Amino acid sequence: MAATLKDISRETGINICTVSQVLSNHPKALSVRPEHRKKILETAKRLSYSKNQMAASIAGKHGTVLAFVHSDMGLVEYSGRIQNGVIEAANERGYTLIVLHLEDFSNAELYRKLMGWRVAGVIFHVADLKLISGIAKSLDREKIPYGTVNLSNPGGIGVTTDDAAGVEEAVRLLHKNKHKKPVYVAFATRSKKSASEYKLRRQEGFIRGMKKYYPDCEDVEPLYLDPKKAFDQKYMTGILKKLLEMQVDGIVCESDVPAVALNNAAAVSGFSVPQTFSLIGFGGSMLAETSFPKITTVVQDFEEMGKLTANAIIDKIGKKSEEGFSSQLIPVSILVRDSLKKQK
Amino acid sequence: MAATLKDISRETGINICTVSQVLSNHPKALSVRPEHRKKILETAKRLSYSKNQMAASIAGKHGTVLAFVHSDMGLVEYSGRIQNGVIEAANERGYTLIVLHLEDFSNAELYRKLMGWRVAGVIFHVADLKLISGIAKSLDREKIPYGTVNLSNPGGIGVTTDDAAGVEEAVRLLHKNKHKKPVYVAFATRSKKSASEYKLRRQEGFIRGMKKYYPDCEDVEPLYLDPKKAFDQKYMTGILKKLLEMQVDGIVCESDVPAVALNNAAAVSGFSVPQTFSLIGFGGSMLAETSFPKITTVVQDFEEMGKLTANAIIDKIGKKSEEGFSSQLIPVSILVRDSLKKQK
DNA sequence: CTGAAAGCGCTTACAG
DNA sequence: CTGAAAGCGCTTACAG
Repeated sequence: MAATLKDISRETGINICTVSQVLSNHPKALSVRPEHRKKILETAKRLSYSKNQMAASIAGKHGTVLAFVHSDMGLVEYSGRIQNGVIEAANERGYTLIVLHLEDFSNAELYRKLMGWRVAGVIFHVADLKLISGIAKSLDREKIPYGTVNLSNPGGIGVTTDDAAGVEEAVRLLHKNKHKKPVYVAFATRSKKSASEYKLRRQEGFIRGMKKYYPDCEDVEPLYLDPKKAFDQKYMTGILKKLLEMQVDGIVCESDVPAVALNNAAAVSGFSVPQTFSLIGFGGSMLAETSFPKITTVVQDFEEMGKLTANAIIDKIGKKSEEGFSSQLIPVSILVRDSLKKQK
Repeated sequence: MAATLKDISRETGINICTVSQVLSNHPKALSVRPEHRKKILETAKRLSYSKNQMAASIAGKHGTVLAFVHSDMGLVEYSGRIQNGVIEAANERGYTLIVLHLEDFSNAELYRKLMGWRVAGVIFHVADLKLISGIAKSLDREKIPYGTVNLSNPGGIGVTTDDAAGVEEAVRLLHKNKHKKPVYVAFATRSKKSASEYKLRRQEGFIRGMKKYYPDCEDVEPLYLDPKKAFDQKYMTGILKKLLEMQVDGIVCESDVPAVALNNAAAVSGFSVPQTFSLIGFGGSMLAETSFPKITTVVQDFEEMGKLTANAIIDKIGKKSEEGFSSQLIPVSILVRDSLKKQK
């Protein structure tokens, strides 16, 4: 059985309160007799004492668990990297992370789970604020700080990358390298309304870039791909044909997945990237790195996103005030690789 | 503030023990007066009561937290999928998962963290048993069940996929489709000793397959790739040349990453897969799916691996006996795609 | 500088 | 069928 404060108190003959204070680095412990302090520390080590975090939370009335709630979406690679950042930050600051799948619970169950662990804060990684509006209201009521990662959260903590700037920069790159006709390729969604926020952000970036660098080009509408058919040869050959008829020579993609799909389609049809057209993806995924040719992509720092969100939430714990942090945009950078045709 | 048992007891006028029993579905609660039970349940709902798991753990002397300890390795995609399986199983059986990075802690710190939460069990996702031997000994001493996922654990819980059978089946497929000269491609490691277990398993499968289907072929040595240069064109062109000199017409790869690398190398050099040679990867990753041509790969059910491991550990919790579960091999299947040349 | 006491929210024998 | 009591391992005023 694991050693307890009581054990240490008995072994050392020092009162349990003093032991508790020393072992918790309580400010009061500063005035504990040095020989006592030493004895306590030694005994704790010898018995390999580890404080029961749950007892400490109950008695101390403040928890040290953070919850990471995520739902199935996007590439597992991205969610994994975000979570890694969150874990790192949590750990550095003495918190422990529990991980929950949004899909596994009803709203009420999730809330109960969260409260059951008396979580100090919650990091949500979901596609849409609507998915968490119910739970968010409850958390607000209980004054439990929460935030969204890779999704903005007006009035609260929401950390995203500056996707619009990334896509704008992609357009700039095409312009700088003398491309005549850029087009934006995105996955279709059922309706404009159901498009994820990041899709909107990125498309907006394209429009901004076009206004700036291609003011004469009136057609900035995205070309939409059926996400189900992105790796269907016949379908993609048709798409490619359309693109070439439009005399497109530079393609900016909403994410790396359509970029890879277009790259493959070009290979199938005997075209070559970047000779036929340049290709720029978004995300900095493995996919873009292992394609041939290697795909130029807008790199997002997912780990950093996770860290910033977790840290912002931890900063807020225990503070009454609302200010200090609102939403945050992390800069992105373009990793230029072979799929961009360079010209001067 | 969250409602407590005391609150419900006060509101209903029923003793706190009865309330506790009813709300915990204790067998004793079966004999509680129906109207009392109803009143308790209603009040709990009205106050949106959620039991404080930490208090319950302390008082009840059995924890409900499971730890998933993983270290950086392989594709994030794989770890993520394994973790998803673990979470699903944990959740189904009423456990909560905390996630820890092996790298973030010294052995002593990790142990203290685990004990601090009085974990009921631990799932390790690491490359080598050596990495956890110290901590494993401590867990054994405390009778805390643990297991490894995607790594065998002689004498304990260890769930892996049947990689050898998968590779053997790949060789069978090549044979069935009239390939003359198969070769096995793997990433080099510093030494044979430092090779991860799964590498050994897969290589063994290749040798088995060759003995069975190509008994006349004496050369079954793997061709080793420098993992750092797998996407370096010049290097890979050299590798390809070597392969073609050997008259290779079927390549089985240790994982999807070298498979994609070879696929790209072929494209660079103007060869075509599967005309020049067939290519079979391992892992069933996104990478294999989004390549052109789509790569045939041995599919592993990572979610299932995570689930089985977690369930085996949960089964063991609270039981003294050691039997019931040792190691387990999950079958794999081959997903035949375009990179395999078919002949009859 | 240190100790005795109360309390956090729960569960588990035990007595009626 | 139900209640009074003790206890889990800790922390936090409070009194000396």
